[in-house]
Amino acid sequence: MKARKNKKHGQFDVFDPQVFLDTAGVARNVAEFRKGEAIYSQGEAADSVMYVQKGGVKFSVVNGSGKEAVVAMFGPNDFFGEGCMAGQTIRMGTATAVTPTTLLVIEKNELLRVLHAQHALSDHFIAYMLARNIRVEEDLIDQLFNSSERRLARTLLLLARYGKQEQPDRILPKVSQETLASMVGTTRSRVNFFMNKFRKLGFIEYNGKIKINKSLLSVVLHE
Amino acid sequence: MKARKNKKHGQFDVFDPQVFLDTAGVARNVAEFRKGEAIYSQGEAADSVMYVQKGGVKFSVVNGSGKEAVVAMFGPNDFFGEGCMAGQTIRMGTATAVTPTTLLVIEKNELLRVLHAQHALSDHFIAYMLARNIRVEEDLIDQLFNSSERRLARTLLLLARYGKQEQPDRILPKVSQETLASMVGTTRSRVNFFMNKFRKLGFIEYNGKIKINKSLLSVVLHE
DNA sequence: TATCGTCTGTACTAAATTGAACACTTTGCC
DNA sequence: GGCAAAGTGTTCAATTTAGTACAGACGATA
Repeated sequence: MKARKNKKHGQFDVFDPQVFLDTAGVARNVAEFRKGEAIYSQGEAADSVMYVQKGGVKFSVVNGSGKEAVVAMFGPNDFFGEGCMAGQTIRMGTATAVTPTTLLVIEKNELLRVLHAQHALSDHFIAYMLARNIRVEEDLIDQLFNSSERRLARTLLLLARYGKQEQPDRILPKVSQETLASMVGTTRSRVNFFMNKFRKLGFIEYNGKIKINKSLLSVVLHE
Repeated sequence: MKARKNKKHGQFDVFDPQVFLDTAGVARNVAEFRKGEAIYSQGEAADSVMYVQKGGVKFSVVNGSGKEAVVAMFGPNDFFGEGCMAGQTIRMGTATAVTPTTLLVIEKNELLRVLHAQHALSDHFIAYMLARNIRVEEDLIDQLFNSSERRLARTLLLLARYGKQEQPDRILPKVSQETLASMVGTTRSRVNFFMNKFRKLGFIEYNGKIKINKSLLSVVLHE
């Protein structure tokens, strides 16, 4: 069995999917989704937790007025839908595959059981929850402090995580301005305005694919 | 030992402080703080997790421009400062006692060790992290969807948790408009404007102590 | 090729918000 | 009491944002 904690840093390991996959006794169903396909919908019964093996998922919420907000995006090695573990009986939002996606679907009760039996998995799950907490809190801080211009810049930088990872000029997955608006928490016309501004300033390029210059765009966050 | 999961709901127990306190072998330091006293400050080394026994704590972040945002408030049975468990080596914000407060200070490595030895504690910690995630995500959704007027109404309703709990008319802990502004993510002049509006409409009363009418104020959130 | 649906560029008005100023009130403290 | 600090009520111009509208570009498909 792998070490349960990282001796060097004295913290939980970064989650290693292999540890999870190799854990004996986890009844797991692999599910595949096409691009744009719904994984689950807001209001449905919630009794399973998802683990992303491949692909990308957006998690969005619709309010009473029909407005949509994208609250989070998930990629490989992320858990989502774990609210049911804390007693949520229905899904609080809708999860949609943004690219062809492979998920592990784990029954709530199954996960409860395995978390007790498998220390390594338990550690990894805790580590994941801690990391996610930090991330969501950062998103909240971003909203509290920053203008929509800055929030858009930050969203673009974070989205780069799902695109080609190599160069300083990163390519983003295909996202419409409408979707960007719902991630940033503003309107499409604002997004369009700033996208063109960023382009004029040379921070981004786009025709169909969005390409960002990481270091230039970062300037927006710190000025 | 207490059951590790709630048989009725099939979910983690709501955290029971006694289970935690009675857990053998947790080296714990009890620390007391006066109202207004700093518990830790943004940028300090982070190597312990706090558990609130009594009192109230605000967690705030200061950005480059010196603007402050209150990101979260904690009360009895809450953990905070757990970012260090996920590898954060410094505090990302400042924790301040808002009332006389008693904390359990738990060394990071100690908590790591005990989480492995004590299933019940591990469960409770996971349950807490799940619940907190939900809460922060709700705050984020609130920011994405709602106007500052609604966010103020929601903040007042949530603050009622820390005041006298009985009547439909709840009394809030003493909070300045300045602090409210940094919780809501707006300016004091806006807060003042809406506080007076709410008062004229009979949703709240205040001279020094703020008293809210829960059901009337809720209307703001749903109209 | 024609047509539909989606996405983008752009413009404009109304509304919300910021940021700063200033006088007044309350509170704690010497 | 009297002072200083903190908090509140109010105003106002400048800025940012929402919301809507419309025309053109693009892609998929019949």
